[in-house]
Amino acid sequence: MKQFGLSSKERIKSKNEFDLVYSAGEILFSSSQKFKAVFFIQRESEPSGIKTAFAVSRKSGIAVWRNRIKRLLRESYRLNKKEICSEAVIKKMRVFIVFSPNTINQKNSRKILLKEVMPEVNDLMNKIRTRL
RNA sequence: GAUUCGUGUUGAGCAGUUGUCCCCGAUUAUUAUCGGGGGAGGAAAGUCCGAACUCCGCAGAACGAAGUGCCGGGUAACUCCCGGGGUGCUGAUUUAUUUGGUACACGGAAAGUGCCACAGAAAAAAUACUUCCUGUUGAUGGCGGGCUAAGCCCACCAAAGGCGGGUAAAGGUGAAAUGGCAGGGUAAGAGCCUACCGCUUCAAUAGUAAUAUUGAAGGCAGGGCAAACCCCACUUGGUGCAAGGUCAAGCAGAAGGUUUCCCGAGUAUAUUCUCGGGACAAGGUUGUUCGCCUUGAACUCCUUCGGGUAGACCGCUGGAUCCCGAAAGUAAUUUCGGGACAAGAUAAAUAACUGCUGCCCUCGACUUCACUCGGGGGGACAGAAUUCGGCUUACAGACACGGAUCAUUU
RNA sequence: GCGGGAGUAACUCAGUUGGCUAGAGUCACAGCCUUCCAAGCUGUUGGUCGCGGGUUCGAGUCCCGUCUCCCGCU
Repeated sequence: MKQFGLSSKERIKSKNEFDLVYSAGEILFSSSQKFKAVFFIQRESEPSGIKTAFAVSRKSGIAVWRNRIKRLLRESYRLNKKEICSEAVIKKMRVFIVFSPNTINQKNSRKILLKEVMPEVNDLMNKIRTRL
């Protein structure tokens, strides 16, 4: 497995898994309330690992803006996923995480940069690690 | 050279690191790794039109509904494009004229129905009303005469009003008023007559046509609204890739509905079996009806309720395709020749970051400006989802062409 | 992706076949009533009829374009 990669096997793609996360999962907010993460932990299961997805509501902006938010969220997770992945494998759990923007939308921040998104995502990942 | 408008083209480049979707190849052997190649737009947007393609329906006809609407051409087709005509607005110029720009849903109001508030005599029927002119009557008034004065009588003049006739010119209100203006004419007036302008009809000429020009005739027929109903001509069946098809996996079925009858033939026989015809019934018929089709019985048809799956593949990208050149045509466009292959995802890839160059803005330094150096900031609108042709809307900057205005030089 | 619907006062809605100054209730403000408050009564304020064009003498209404919001279809 690549150190900084994010292949299709590490992403949530089926409708069943999404239903599981949204019906049984918990919600966490970042410190500035701009982003949120919905996650669900399955203990003592094989194969272990983490699967993620990045969801943006249609109401928060136009297609170009929504695509950029998803790319920045994915980039932030991809570059920092190493520690949380290894911890999940050691504890033998399957973890599903969905990252989404919460209060942020196209009207209040038309331009957004990676250095604004990265600390927020790190904050969310650290909060999830304490729950493992 | 500057500003502004219109049309067209374009929509920063190079390098590095990390990542992702598709295809090809190799290794490995069912899980990956490595290498190579490709990976958003002029609007991909809005979904406003038109098609391809799909399934459903379909012998056909009538009715309905929707759309389009000057003429000709282009196109697979069009609420599109090109060319021409007409009307309105506007500019230039001139003796007359001629011409540029721009907008137009631009068939029909002497087939019918409806509406036209307020104001106004009247809003579509042309008549009534007022006024005007005139005949008659004449309250009353004036002047004159007669009888002695008051008063009465006679004649004449003026005249409110009444009754009858003529006329539709005038009525100033309105968005819109029954051809306009001038002259004649008349009791007053009137296309009643005449000239000019406008209108209608017919003919000739030019043009494929819309239409234009010229001539003759008619003395004028008639308001507006059809983006009100409508009439005329033309076009259109419905459905949209979440269409539709194949495979895999998976569960559980239940209730209800329906009419048969008659005639003929076949075989030894026929209420019973088979075939054909007719009647009747039920169902289907994707706008409605006629008609058409299926069935005459049920594990199989129809209706209602309930249960399961939501994975893979095809459709899927080579096409009314794009580029270059030549020819035809005023043009839209077409034909011929040569060349190219250019995303195909599905919780949805096409990216993120850094550096340099180039463009624009701003601040600072020698400092009056320019040049130069350094710091900071900006770089639009916007993201394929079956595919094409248009339309509409959004858009920083750059380039080319054309028009207008201003300044300078020759 | 495809197909439908809506937009009128701060809020909830009317507005007929195009016609006179676009109405009703709630809210707000002022006055009356009450010792005071509430309730009640009277009056007032508040509108780019989402936006831009067109047809018409005249448009909230008819037509075209556009913006925003809502709903349905596996």
